[in-house]
Amino acid sequence: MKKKPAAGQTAKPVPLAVIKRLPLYYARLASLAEAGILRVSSSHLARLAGVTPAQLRHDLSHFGSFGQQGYGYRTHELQAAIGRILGLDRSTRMVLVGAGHLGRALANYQGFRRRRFFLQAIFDSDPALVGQVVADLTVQEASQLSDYLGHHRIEIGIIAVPAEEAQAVADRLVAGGVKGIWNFAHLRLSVPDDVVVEQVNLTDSLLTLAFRLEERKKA
Amino acid sequence: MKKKPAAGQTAKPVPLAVIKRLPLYYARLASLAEAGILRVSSSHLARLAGVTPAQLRHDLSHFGSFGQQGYGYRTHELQAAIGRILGLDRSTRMVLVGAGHLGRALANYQGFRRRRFFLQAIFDSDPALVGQVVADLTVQEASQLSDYLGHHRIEIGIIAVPAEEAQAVADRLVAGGVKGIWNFAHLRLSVPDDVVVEQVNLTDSLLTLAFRLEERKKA
DNA sequence: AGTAGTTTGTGAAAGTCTTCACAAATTATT
DNA sequence: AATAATTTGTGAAGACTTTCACAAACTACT
Repeated sequence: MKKKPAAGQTAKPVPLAVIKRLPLYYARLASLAEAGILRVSSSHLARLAGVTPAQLRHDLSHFGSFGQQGYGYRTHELQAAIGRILGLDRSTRMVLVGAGHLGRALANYQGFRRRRFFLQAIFDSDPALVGQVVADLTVQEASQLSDYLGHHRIEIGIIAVPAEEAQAVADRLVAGGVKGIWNFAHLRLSVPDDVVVEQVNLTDSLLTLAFRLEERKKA
Repeated sequence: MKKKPAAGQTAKPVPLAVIKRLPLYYARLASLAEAGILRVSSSHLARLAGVTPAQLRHDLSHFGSFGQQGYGYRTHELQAAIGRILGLDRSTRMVLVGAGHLGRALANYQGFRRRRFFLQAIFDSDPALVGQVVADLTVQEASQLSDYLGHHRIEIGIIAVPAEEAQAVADRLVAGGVKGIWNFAHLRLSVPDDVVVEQVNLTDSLLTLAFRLEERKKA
């Protein structure tokens, strides 16, 4: 039994499929805004994002009304609204565990900072990596993770360690009060209900591509 | 009204959602096989993969019958079968375009080789990177990509360049006969119908995590 | 050899997501 | 000021995905 929330606040369960498309819309709106385009219709934006106009409008309807009949959406306004929905109007602090090739690539990616995601510290258990400077941060000994989390409030922990170590790292992140985990290790983490895990799996993605390639070849 | 294809060959359209789960099953079966476990039931494997037993059985039913009533599946047999479905029984050759942080991380990832995906060459347009050795390969000047593809048969091209250059790279890959593109650039590529694009977007993934974090906080 | 206990494969039911289609609201034009 | 042309937001229809439930087929035990 769902009801409209009282004022402004969204409280109904938004389908995950919808959420996954919001960043896409956000990115396209940013490009449009940058190009000085002030208004955009659902069909225009939908074409850029590769979805149908109806889907775009339906997706947005989960969060309220942002457009005007006969006119469309004000580019900047809609971008800001989606930004607020995604929580991009606040800063988010992150730590990275694992300074291997992938971890270093993530640390050096500049796109996060632009969206107000700030990497605060990097940890690794490999003595050869501890002490190295990666993206302006000195890699710290992994055993200091819990201590660090005790003194700093961190919202997101990034796990870029081998699968065998991942669960132990996740446990320490959770114990340290981290509520979101971005997991690049190839296993399903078990965490308490109030912790959100976003799983990224590059191998699965590549295997999916391989299958579609095979399928296409036969057809 | 659907019909079984004549012999062995699968010709019905398998839902993308099913395909995305196959690598997950494959990985779990590999672990089981490594642990010396010879038989596994749908409920056992489903628990490991985080899906329901019914879904697992339904997914497999798209490709044929692999188990035995009252017994379950032979671990190794099912793993091999899924491997064949995914095309892992053949080698796949890849080239990487973009030797930045992400590109180098991908090149150094050892998991691909184990699945018979072989990186054959790396290209970049940055003179500072050309000539460097990454994962036993010398980074080549990007302008040589077309020439290289003319002399080597490559199935998959990996795009790890900035968004502005991605479409041009994709065009050259397609012209060179590449049929699958693994795209890490933040835009939707336009390619001919017979080319498959697998899109990976780390920023979108992080923003999705951010939203779920916000949502959880309010609930 | 017979019986009890498992477990698959599958059609049908339930649930979720996407597309359709149109009233209502607004802009643009005459 | 009135009319034509847009375009949103949304309930309902349609498509797709997941779960249920059970007959059929096999294993394992007596």
